[in-house]
Formats: sequence, C-alpha cells, structure tokens
Amino acid sequence: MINSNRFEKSETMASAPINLKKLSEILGLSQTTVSRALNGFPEVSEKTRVRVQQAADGLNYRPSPSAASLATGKTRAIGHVIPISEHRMINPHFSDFLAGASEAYAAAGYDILLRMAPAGEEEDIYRDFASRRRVDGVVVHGPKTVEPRIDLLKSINLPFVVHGRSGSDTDTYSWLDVNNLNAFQQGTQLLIDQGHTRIALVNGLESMNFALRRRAGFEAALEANNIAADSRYICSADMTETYGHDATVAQLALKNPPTALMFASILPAMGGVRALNELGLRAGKDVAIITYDDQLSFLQSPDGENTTPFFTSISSSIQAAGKRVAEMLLAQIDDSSRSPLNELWEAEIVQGQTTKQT
Amino acid sequence: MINSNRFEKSETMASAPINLKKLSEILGLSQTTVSRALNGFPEVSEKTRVRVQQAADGLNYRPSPSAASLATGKTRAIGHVIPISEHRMINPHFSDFLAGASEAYAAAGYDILLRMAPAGEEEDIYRDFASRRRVDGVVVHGPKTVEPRIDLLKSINLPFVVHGRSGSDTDTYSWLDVNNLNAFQQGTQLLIDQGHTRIALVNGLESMNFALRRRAGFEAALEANNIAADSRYICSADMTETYGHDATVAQLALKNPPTALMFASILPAMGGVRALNELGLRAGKDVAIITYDDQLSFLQSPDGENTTPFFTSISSSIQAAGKRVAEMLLAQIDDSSRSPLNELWEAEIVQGQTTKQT
DNA sequence: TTGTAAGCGTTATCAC
DNA sequence: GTGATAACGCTTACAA
Repeated sequence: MINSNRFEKSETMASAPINLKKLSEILGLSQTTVSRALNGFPEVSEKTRVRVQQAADGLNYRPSPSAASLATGKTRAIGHVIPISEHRMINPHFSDFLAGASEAYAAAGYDILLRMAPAGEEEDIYRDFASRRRVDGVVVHGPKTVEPRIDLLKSINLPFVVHGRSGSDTDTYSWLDVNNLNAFQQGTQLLIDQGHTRIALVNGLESMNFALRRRAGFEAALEANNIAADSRYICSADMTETYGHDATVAQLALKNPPTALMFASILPAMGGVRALNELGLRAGKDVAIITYDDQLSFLQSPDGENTTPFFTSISSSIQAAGKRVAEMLLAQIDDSSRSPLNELWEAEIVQGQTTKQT
Repeated sequence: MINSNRFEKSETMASAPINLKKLSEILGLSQTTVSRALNGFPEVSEKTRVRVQQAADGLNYRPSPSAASLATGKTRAIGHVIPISEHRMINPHFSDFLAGASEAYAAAGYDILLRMAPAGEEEDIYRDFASRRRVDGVVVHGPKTVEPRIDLLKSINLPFVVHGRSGSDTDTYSWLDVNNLNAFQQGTQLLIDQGHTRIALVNGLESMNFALRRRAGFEAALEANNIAADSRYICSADMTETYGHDATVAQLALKNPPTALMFASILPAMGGVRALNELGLRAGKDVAIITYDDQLSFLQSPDGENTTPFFTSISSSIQAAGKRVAEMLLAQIDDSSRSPLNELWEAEIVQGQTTKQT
C-alpha cells in the first residue's frame, strides 16, 4: 500500500530535530525556497509549495523560534507584567484577562511572556524587555492615576495597549477601558431611584485610575440628585473578600449607617454579604447591594441564563476585554504606523436579588 | 569632576541597541573575552572582568536572548500550560502558584512562557515546546488520575516537575504534592471526634488525582471509625463558589442531611456558607464546616495572625508550592543527570469558627 | 520561479 | 589570559 505522503511521522525516534537545512536537502531545494514556501510567499509555485508543506508536516518540521527571532527581530511573544501588591496579593482578575488574551494570541501564533513583580518594578522590566528585544509588545495592566509607564513605553518605542487608561493625552496611545464613570453613575442612580440616600462606596485602591473614575461617577450621581456627599461612606483598598467584609462591618457601625452599598468588585461584595449575615441582615431586604462584576469565571453559575443572579451588578466581561486588548496590540505590532486605537466599553446593569425587584 | 565610570548611562538616545561586537570594539577586546568576562568564566583576569562589567553596565548592554538561545540551545524560559475547563473556567489557584514560581524564576533569570488551552490540548503544546525548543522545561499542572502527559514528557525528553502526582511509578519523575489523603483523613477525624457521623464531602472533580486522594482520606477516616460511607454525601465538580452553594443546598435537602461538610477548596466553601445563610443556618453552630485552604492571596486577611480565621481548614500555601516546584525544576534543568525529586508536604489543620471550639 | 550568500548576536572550539 | 573563527537555524537582499 502506497502512502499518499512519503514522509511518515516518526514519533518514536526523537533523535536530532529536523531543521531547515536538512529539510531542504531532503527536498532537493534551497533553504530559501523552502523558507519562502512555508511562509506563504507569493512567488513560489503552487506545486512546490504543496510538496514542501507536505514534507514539513510529515517530518514534523518546526522552525526554531530563536533563529527566526534572531533573523527577523520579532519574538512572537507578548509581555504581561503582573503587579504583586503588598502582602503578596495577586489579583485574580488577571487570570481571566489572560485567558481572553491568550485566545487571540494563540490564533496568531503568539505566546505570553509572563513576569510578576512587586508594584513599582514594572518599569525596569519594560526597559529590560525593550533593550533585549524579549517581546514584541506589552499590555499595561492596572494603570495608576499617575502612570509613568505610558511615557516610558512611548520613549523606548515598545508597542503597548493599556487595559484602562490614564493621563490627559489619552488619544496618544491605544487603550481599552470600561466606562467606569458612567457605570457607577448609573448604578448609584438606580439605588437613588429606589429611595436610598445614604449610599456607601466600597471602592478599590484610589491610586488606581479606574477607582477614581468610579468614585467620580458615584459622586456625580449624588450631586445630580442633590444628595450631599459624605466621606464617611467612602472607603478604598485592595479588592479582597476580607476587605469587603470589614468595610461593611465598619459602615454599618456608623451612626447613620448607609442603607445601600456599592462594591467595586464581586470579591469584596461577597465579603459584604458575609458581614451582613453575621449581623443578621439580609442583602436586598435590609441593605441593598450593587457590585461591579468582571464576570470572573470561577464565580459564574454554570447554567448562567436561566436563574436570576444573586447580585445586582454592573457587569462587563474581563475575558472579552483581554481578548480585544490582545487583538488591538497585535494589530499595532503588525502595522506600527497605524494610529492609536481607543475603545470605551459600556458596562451592563444586571438586575439581581440584592436590590428591590422592579 | 571625574566620573568613576567612563561609560555614562544614556537613557535618552534609544538609537541602535548596543551589542557584543560594539562593546568589544569600544573596549579594545575580542568578543570572546568580553563574553567570557560577562559570563563569569574563571580564566579571565579580575582586572579585565571589572573593566568589562563596568562598560557593560554603563552602556546598558543586554545580551540578546534569541542569539544566546540559538547558540546555547537554552531559552531561559519555563513553560506553564494552564488548562481552561469547560465554560471557559480558569482556576484562580494558578495565579497564586505562578506568583510563587516567578519568585524562583526571577532569582535565576528565567521567564514564564504561558499558554492557556482547553483541557486535553496540553499534549500538543508540550510537543510543540519540545520540537521548537521553546522552553527549557515545563510544570505539569493538575495531574489527572490517568495522566498521559507524564509519559509524553519523559519520551520527548523535556524536563518537568509535576505539581501533584499521578500513576504508580511516582519515583520515576519529580513531583511536589500535598499529602491530600492524610489531610482529609485528619480533617474528617476532627469532625468525627466532635461527634459528627453524617459528613458530606464536597469534592473537586474526581478525574483529578488530588480529588481522588482526598476522597480516599475521607473514606479511610469513616472506615476507621466504623461509619458506613454513604455515596449520597459525596459530590464532585469544578471548584467554583456556585458549585459549593448548590451542593450545600442539595446536601441539606437530603432526608438525613449531613451535620458537617468538608469542602475541597475555599471557593466552594464560601458558596456553602452563602447557602447556609439563605437557609437560616449558621456555619459552626448548626452545621460544621472544614475546608481545604490553598491560602489564595486574594482571600487572606491582611492582618493575618491576630484574629481567629473564619474557616476551620486544612491549609497549605500554594504560593510556597509554586516556588518550590520552580526551584526543583531549575535544579533539574541545571543538572539533567540528577535523580527525580519528590516532596510530600503535610497540610496544617487550622482551628477556625466553623467547627466547635476546642 | 529558484538559488547564493550575507547577515542576525551570541557561545564554543581551538589555537596562541 | 586572550583571540580568531566556526557554529547555531533562520530570513532576505541580490542574482540568475
């Protein structure tokens, strides 16, 4: 029986991995032609292309990334620098963001180069990436209100897309952000519409740009309804479950405790519910709760649609954001002359059980 | 004023990055000598070494990873393939594991190459890593009860360390595991000692090796105390908060509901508490709870020590595990002839508020 | 349409 | 102790 492909896969003998030189010798072609055929250059004839491709597949040829990178200056890798906050806290949002991003990368044949570093050391890493040409671009995570990384990346000429945004010159670089101001304004308005006037904001760290925007939205809604802002009702910290718990306990111990709580993330919101339960209070009946929801995968219901979600939330998929940011970055790497891309996503309000049913 | 270092840092002009050739020309040395000096070869004189190192620092010279990799065959990158389960669920344990691992990698000058893939596609990725020499080694996450990846990695000769273990020939490869059997046996025994006889196990997916070991420990404790195992009290699934909630509701709806619950992770345990609260029950008073706790960073109290933790738990740091696994892998890459390393860590029982105080 | 040859920036093998 | 020089495995002008 004649095999349609003369070059059989040889799983068994790992031996010396095949390289372009061997492959071209076997085919009786030059390395150039083989390389061109494999990389889809138009000038190579269809006949040879097929022959080359078959041989490559059959012999399980894989070009060496190091060699290709050395020759082209491209690494086909994207750098993600994840900040580790004090207490060695690592924000669980990143894994979902990366899951989304990796989908786009995989489709384009890119890898993620991951580096975790204490917040503040990111800049050194970007410099390192740039000078060693370790990656083709980076994603900027968690932009601060004052964000030196953006100017740095511009100056060292490393392509980047910001998840979020910062500064006033937001049209000079690419970013994708959720309309946090609008989201929290609407969320607050919903609570006001339901009769609440004492509303607490359990915010994220306000050194983060997104947290500041959320606070601005919150305060804008209060102001629009002539409710005096009360700083006692606002707190901010790293968005852990424990923080949500403790903040809720503290809020409800105030003299005129809030009747509604807004949380910056579902993790502190869960802590808040835990606190309410300890105090014998019910979320949605005794105290209203709205939380921002990044749709973290490990907190989703498997069945999704058919049940009313527990939390009333302002919701936007962080996985989807990750995917889109990755696409934007790849597009920019592909054509470095293209002008910056900006996308502002609107979050969606989802009616749950922690506010009055309407 | 004379600068002690003649080669000033030039942040401003990015220009053409300096390479070994230029550096050696500037120094009036051969590339060989400069390379040797920078890589700490013993034969180069102390005088030149210092001179070279200063020039390299001053001119901000960074060797090209691609070129070095091409020349040495080493990439100084470790592959981590993170499975994405159905429903696009990405297990939040990984980010903490990676945070620990990255500490060891950073110290050794290694990077993480991250790839996320639907469970089952890992093998193709390992093959790709190996044939393209993309990484120097990989960490195997979440070994299944039947785990083809281990044999594959052996056969393609890619260094690896398993977080967990699988199969019967566990002395033929390197792994680090928590003594899950012992942990759950002790946890169960604690509940039995407190008078419980109807104990439920809200387990992880039992296609996972660790979940099977936990169940075995659970059942061993029951058997040792002559308590008949009741399969209605055991359930297993991906360890989400929602799963813990729903499983708890289901368990307590049984005819003879359990009086104690054991959870495989703190996420479902939190869901369990939420369910108890909905049912008007208190964890630790009406129903006892013990959970396994990986000490996920985003669920830790910031102040730690001074308060009694909420959950009674069987606890082991997944960040510490990540760090140690990385160290083991690097050691193995360093000396490929060394025999496999095996470490079995004992988890620690932590008294909290969800069991009787003793 | 295909081939020759010169890089890409290191490390490694020899000599000296 | 230091220096030529040849790999490493690819891409890419430039020729043919």
